[in-house]
Amino acid sequence: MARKQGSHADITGPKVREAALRLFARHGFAAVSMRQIAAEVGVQAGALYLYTPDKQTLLFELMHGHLEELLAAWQAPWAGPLVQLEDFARHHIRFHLDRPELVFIAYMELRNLEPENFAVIERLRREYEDRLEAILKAGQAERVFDLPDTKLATMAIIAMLTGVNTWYREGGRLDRDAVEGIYWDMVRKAVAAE
Amino acid sequence: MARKQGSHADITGPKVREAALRLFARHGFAAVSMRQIAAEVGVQAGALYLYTPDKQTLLFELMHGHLEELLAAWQAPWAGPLVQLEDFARHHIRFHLDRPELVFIAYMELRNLEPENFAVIERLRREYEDRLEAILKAGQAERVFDLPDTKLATMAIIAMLTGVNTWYREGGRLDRDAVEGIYWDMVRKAVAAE
DNA sequence: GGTTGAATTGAACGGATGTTCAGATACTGT
DNA sequence: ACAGTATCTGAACATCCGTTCAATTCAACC
Repeated sequence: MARKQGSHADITGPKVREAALRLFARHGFAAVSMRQIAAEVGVQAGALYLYTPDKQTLLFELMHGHLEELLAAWQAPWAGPLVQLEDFARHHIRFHLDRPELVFIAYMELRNLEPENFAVIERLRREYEDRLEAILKAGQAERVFDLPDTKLATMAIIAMLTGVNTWYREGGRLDRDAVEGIYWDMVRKAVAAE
Repeated sequence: MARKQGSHADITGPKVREAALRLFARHGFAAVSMRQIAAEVGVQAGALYLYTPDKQTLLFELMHGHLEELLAAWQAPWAGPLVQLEDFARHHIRFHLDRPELVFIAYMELRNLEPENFAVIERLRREYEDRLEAILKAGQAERVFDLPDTKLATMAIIAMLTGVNTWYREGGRLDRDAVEGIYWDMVRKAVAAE
């Protein structure tokens, strides 16, 4: 036996990435075997190697693609720091709620990256943080914000916003817009000049 | 060969838990083998089973002990909500910075718990969240705080405070007291009645 | 309709996995 | 000095791991 009916690289390729995404998010990279991924795709383990050189690359490309998209999806609007911050906060929540599995993997599986892959991911994450800090610094300079430390505020805000993913469930008590609004309210107050 | 010189359960037992803690935190539960833990202890893999019935229990007991200690280590001072919240926030940061490995494991390895173990851990974590929410509700009732949603504020504050662990390094730009103060400042403003 | 190349199988590789256990040794109390 | 027991080894169990590759079959094009 060999090639299967209806087989196409255009179809199997994405299927492999989707299966890996789902399984890595649910059970963790180390706990998922290539055979499990293959079973999810409906193929034997050997066939996966037509679509990825190895398991590590499968993980790296998921994370890398996610961060590239995150960076491509937002740039600061031409406006004051307060409006920029609101745009950032709302966009962050929306973007992250739309891809819970990728977000989960990008946070949890860092230690399973080989050093050179880790460095690449870290650089991209740092780039994203720098964007927020730039807003905070600008607001600080204009006395729109009052922050003892912009770097800590950056980390605090990102942790707070990303935390939504840990509890938000579709169809719950609040919809996305409501959550967005409530979180933005807390961020606004936390950075406000009193 | 068999029993080793200087061997004692009182010594080896804790060593096993410490090795598991360190390795699980560094590489993840699924990526660590019993043989690696044994090597760290300086013993053969079989000997580990004198100290734990299996690998899963080793993980569960680390997490369970951590959460029990977290709950035992703090209770609300007899004071108003603002003082209670400050005490909570500062204690949270201190307690978590003191045990980065346990915190890391307790957050990252939830999905590697078997269902009944997971339920136990979830209940304890929920208990901790409820304590914070009780403070926020009291402050809301007294109009000391102004929050659109106490549940969301609870999650936001915990995520923000726990986030310190992801970036704080001993000997860095700021010491613990400074970090505590800066984070408390942001929390205070975020929940304040305007 | 036959040829060519893409897609896949299934077996195989060496090695690692969690766990068990009989046997051997070192410590403890007498 | 000896007995008894706590502690540990080392081998074994069945099973899984990531990865490679020759052989095979299907799909696409002429």
